[in-house]
Amino acid sequence: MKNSEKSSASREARLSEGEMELLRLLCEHGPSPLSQVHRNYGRKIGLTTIQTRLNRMVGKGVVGKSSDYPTLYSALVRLEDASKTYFELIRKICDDSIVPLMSHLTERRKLKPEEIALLKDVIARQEGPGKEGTGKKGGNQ
Amino acid sequence: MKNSEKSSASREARLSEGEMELLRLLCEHGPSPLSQVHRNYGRKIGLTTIQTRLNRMVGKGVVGKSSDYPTLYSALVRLEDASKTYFELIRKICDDSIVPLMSHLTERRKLKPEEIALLKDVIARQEGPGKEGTGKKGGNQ
DNA sequence: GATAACTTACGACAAGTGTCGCAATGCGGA
DNA sequence: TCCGCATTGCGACACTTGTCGTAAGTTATC
Repeated sequence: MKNSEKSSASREARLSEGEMELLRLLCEHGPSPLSQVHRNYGRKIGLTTIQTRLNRMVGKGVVGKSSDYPTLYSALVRLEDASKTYFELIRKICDDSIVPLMSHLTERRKLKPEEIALLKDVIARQEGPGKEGTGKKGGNQ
Repeated sequence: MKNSEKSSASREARLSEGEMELLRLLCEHGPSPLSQVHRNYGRKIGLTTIQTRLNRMVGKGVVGKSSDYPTLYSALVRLEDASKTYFELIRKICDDSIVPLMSHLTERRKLKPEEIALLKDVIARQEGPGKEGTGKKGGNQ
């Protein structure tokens, strides 16, 4: 078999954009029946479209489905982990410089306190190796 | 015609990962004949594969081809602009929080001075609206 | 002018995704 | 029990992308 066993864990194959959307929904709302995922989905789209995507994700091992009657679909990987492949892609596209990306993401936008805090923490960690900011990397203040 | 006229400018359609790679090559080395793009390409790949990608990009209006004999392909959009669609994608995936992305991109990595500078500038601009750091926004490379 | 070598054009094929339609199944209420 | 609506399972179809093979075209050379 060519690549059937990749249906166990999550492998590091990148999920498509649409799949990421569904994964997010599943992560946010917890295990949900198809109808709910469909309802939670922003844009207008066919129920079977969602279903097909979800089932393909089950095949990839990133989503699980219960055996209850209104089947419950649930995320098997964290959104964060699934995002990593995209972060890597970005890293490649940016040629390892966060400048263009950061510029884009922080322009015309008010950052949340915890985002500013993270930025400061990153700087502290980068400038003073050994005496890093809060020691922890995100939730300070 | 459904969407043929998108071959004029660049539209904001996202280029594929492989196309981004070629665009980068074209941006870095300037107008180049197919053979050179092929040579500059990192991995081993068929010449016609590059050609096909390039021609598809011409169709999308992001790459131009000269009428010289060894045709010269050239980037018609800046790598930076083409990257924006990916930045937006990331923004969506991160649900508008730069935390996970930043954490991922700065972990286990020594940032370059200009990256640190940018970070500081961002903080300054965010905390003191009106008296922003260098005034410039980090002219990417 | 005939050739070999380099270039380009075309078309093919497979995999992955987005999008559904339709038929089969399951369940609660009349 | 039977019906109708909710749920599911399957398969279809179009598009995009990655990857080539092969044929046709262009040039410099003998």
